[in-house]
Amino acid sequence: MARAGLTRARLALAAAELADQAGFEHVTLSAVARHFDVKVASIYSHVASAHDLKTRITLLALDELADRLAVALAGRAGKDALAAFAEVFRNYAREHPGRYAATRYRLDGATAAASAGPRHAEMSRAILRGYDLTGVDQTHAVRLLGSVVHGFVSLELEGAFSHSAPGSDVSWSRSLDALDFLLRNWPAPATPADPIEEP
Amino acid sequence: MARAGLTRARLALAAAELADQAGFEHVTLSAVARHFDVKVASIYSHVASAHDLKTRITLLALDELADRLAVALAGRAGKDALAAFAEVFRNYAREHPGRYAATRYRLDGATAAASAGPRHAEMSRAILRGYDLTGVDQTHAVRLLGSVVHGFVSLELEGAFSHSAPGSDVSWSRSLDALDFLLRNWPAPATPADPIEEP
DNA sequence: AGCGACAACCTAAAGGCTATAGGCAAAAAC
DNA sequence: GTTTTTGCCTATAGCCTTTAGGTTGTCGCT
Repeated sequence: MARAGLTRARLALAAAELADQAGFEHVTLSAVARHFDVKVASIYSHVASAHDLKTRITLLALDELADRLAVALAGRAGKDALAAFAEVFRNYAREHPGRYAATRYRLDGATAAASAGPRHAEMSRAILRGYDLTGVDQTHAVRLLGSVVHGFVSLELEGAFSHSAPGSDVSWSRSLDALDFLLRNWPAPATPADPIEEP
Repeated sequence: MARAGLTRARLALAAAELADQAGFEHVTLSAVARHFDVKVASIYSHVASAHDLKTRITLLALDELADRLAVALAGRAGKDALAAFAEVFRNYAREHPGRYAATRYRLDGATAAASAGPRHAEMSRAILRGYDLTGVDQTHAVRLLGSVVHGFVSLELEGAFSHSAPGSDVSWSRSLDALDFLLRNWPAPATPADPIEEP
């Protein structure tokens, strides 16, 4: 009987494709086994569990995204970089909704640390080099940036914006304009914390 | 044999509690049946399917959230209203992570229309009455507002902000400051679309 | 070429989840 | 007090995960 030639990597890739087509939550060892015309038990020689397989999709997705981000950010700064960064996220989510969803799959600490997650963080921060933000303000801005991009992309993917005019494309570009404006004019705290600073 | 006294509503509530404790993705007819010390098949007299039960959690959560929002927004305007709105989301997500996750469960059109979703939309828009935004800019702003709040809250819930200083509380309040500033100074489009307007 | 040994894939089986069909008895209706 | 309703049950079947243990390609070694 001919062998299917399974591999950790091939399994992860097939699972990622399945995720994109059927949704991340429908990724199943059984489905992957069917795809390779192999019995389910065989999968366990290459992957520890269903959770493991999903984790591999996540790592794959984070990696691909980081690669795209790196390419898009090369040689760009300021709003250009901001827009490129955001566009990569949005396009990735549209092209690969399942993988994008996988991106939200919970990793344990060690796995997360070894993932492309830190590269993402670095690149987010790199974008802000084009703006005049220092110290903790940079961190706040990174977090806000992440929130806007992730929030918009996932709401859009859920169809939250598709039941009213105008099309979400316009809102997207206006949101990026707004974000750029904000980063160029980062406001001081409105409620200046408790007046007592650490002595 | 005494009866358990199952009800659509009691089931939904128990399921919501289960979601908060175990995570929305672990809500299962079996688990709910165990909770009521009843056989799984019995559940089907009250609920059409697992999907149906999850949908009911979603509707419950949307309703609760809308109620809280209504209370919080009463008598507030401007940044006050903005902060109250956002705070309700964040607190709800922290108190009820499972229900908050349910909020992202996909509803079919009819169900969504009959849900508290439209109330949410109304209230988001109401917040912007305190700012000087008109026409489509209002829509863009509503979408951005939703993106920021949802994005921040879900990233925070995933622990995305818990691996670096400072605490996310600070970033949250700075993000709201930023959002308020943005709504008070809503920028014009940076790339003024194609100069040709529809004649 | 032949022989091991490893790796790749298999069968079998158990346990959990969803779902449907049909039965019995408690509660409600009269 | 009988009838009807309906709440919950048993039984069954299908799909998914996971583990244990068997078989057979395939490669390296001699």
